[in-house]
Amino acid sequence: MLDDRKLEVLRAIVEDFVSTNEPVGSKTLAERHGLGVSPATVRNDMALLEEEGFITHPHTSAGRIPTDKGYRLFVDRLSQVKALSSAEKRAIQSFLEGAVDLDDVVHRSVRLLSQLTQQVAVVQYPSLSRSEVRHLEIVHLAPNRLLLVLITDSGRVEQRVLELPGLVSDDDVHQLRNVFGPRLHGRKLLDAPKALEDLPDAAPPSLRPVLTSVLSVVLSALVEKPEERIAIGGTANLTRHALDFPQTLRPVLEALEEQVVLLKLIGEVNDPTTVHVKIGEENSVEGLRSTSVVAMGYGPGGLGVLGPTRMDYAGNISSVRAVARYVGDLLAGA
Amino acid sequence: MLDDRKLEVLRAIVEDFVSTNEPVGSKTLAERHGLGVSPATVRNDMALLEEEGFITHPHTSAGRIPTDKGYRLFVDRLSQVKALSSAEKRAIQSFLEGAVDLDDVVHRSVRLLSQLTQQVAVVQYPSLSRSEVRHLEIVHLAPNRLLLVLITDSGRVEQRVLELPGLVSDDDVHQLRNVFGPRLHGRKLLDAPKALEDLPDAAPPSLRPVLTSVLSVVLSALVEKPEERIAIGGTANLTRHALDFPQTLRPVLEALEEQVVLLKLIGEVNDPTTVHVKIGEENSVEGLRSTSVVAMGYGPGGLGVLGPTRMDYAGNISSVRAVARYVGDLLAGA
DNA sequence: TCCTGGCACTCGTGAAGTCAGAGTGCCAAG
DNA sequence: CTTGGCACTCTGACTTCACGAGTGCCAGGA
Repeated sequence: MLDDRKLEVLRAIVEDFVSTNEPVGSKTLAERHGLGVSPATVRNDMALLEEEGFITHPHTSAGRIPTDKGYRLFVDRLSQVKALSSAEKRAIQSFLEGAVDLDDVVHRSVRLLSQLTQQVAVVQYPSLSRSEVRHLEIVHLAPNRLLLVLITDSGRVEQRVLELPGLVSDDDVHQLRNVFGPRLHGRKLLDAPKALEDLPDAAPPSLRPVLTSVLSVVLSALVEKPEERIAIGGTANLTRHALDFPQTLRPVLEALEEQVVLLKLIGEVNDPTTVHVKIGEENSVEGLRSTSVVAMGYGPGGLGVLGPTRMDYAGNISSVRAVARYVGDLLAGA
Repeated sequence: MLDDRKLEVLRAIVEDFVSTNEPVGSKTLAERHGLGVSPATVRNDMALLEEEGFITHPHTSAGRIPTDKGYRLFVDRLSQVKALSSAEKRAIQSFLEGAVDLDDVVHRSVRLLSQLTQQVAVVQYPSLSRSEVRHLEIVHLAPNRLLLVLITDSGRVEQRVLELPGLVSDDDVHQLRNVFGPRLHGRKLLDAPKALEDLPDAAPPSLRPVLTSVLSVVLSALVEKPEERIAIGGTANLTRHALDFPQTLRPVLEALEEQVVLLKLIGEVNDPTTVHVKIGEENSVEGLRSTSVVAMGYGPGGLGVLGPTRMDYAGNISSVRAVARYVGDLLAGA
């Protein structure tokens, strides 16, 4: 049904349309790409591709443009991922290696991605729950107030202030450190509940009340509803593609302000082995129906770019992959 | 030179233009506002106002619009600040009071401001250097590695990891806490250098090497170049006023991505007693020449809104003032 | 001295009409 | 299955035109 030439025609349409932003007609297509067939033949193929829903034309006498379904096919079967030049690789590496701490890594990644792809870049901070505990410090702020400081292997530091119902002594705090520390060290926070479940029973009775308070905070705040953070950049690039958005940028900008939405886009892609692409309508978020997302996990978090469906998928996929890998390596090595 | 009626005409022009976004002509102006004079008279006044540079017309047969200079006069002398209704005040207060921690306060403020004003809102986190130290904790992560955790009275928690050239013992760390703690507690970080300058001399000789390392980190990272943070929101509102921007939103969005630029806009307004307004060309930042900024300090930081010069200054000023006051109170009381 | 009505003039806006070009679909022939 | 030919469609750019809002100026009146 879809023989090789038809696929080739689809690829040509996508590539031309992406680079020129103009509906592509049979004639220009036939001559620009060396298809070796006449425009009339291309027209027949186009008619079939349209019947199958891979392309449309905005109006009768205009060229064809890909549909979401067409882009999907292109991404899945037609685009060959561009390898980055070694110069590019080196540039990425050296740019990221200059980072001094986690915040810096994240910000540099955002900047890098948005510059490489000319799109909006989104980078999730390493998720707490998927990171390992390197250190849990309990600071005795006041007789009834503790500060928990959690440091993970990905360099993220998180703190919570904890108000206790009763008073605790320095000695209690010291003991708390001793019971929590060894059980959490080197563990993923996801596994913390299991590691801590027998704690109240094992601890000396005098310590139990305060211990259960601390335990519940650790579990609820750090494990069950950990605060996920996200950095975003390159929104100005949206104006670059303003023509690609049906009405205005408004709904897109609004969606980008919703952390939750972004997390959904980026955070659910945990898989650090392949790049995931969501195209237009595939996107569940209202307001991002005219955008595509290219995302990948880097280990304890995810990152990606967002832009109009008319984007350079091949290029963006390879950029996202490259950055994700470097970031993953960087954080794993730190 | 500018008698009362001419000022009244200017006010009318500004108000009409702000609300309708259409150049205002002599006739509609004369009848809509009860000026009690004929359109011809208004025309004469307009001619004079134009000669003085307060208004222009885009082309010969169009009405007048205010210039930056006109807005400036309007803001300085003509706009009477709207008092917020008590319902609005209550709404602001209850919205902000629901915040659970500093991050929440800042995010809620941004959201509140952008919704109240329909503009882009910017809120600076309480500046470290202008906050008081509530607690400085030194955590012994590893033999040659310390974690400094600083907690301020405005609820901000900042941490730095510190690699030492040599090894330190638990006991050393304990002593460090004792020398730093009392000297910093209740002090503003700005004053820290003075409070700490005699420290190396006063300390026991064995502690000096590590103490000077810690000291230099405290001074450089927390005092000299403290990491200022900023939250921003409501960028989608820019599209609401897209017509007001000469070409595209691009330069504005680009400027908004530069933390440094925003800090310059918001951070330099420390004065928590009055609202500062920068109009169009007054703005030093290239790319924000077509925008106005309404900002105010709230104590240890600043906040404000940014929008097209054609904005409701009176309304925005009162919103910014109200939010700044509530935030200031909230953080001072916390 | 200042206000007012009148009047000619300017100029942008929007409607309507025209036209060329790109592109299509279909058909019959190779 | 491919190809050239041909009639058809539709957009976008361009022009023209009339309208009307708005101005500037002037001369007369308070």
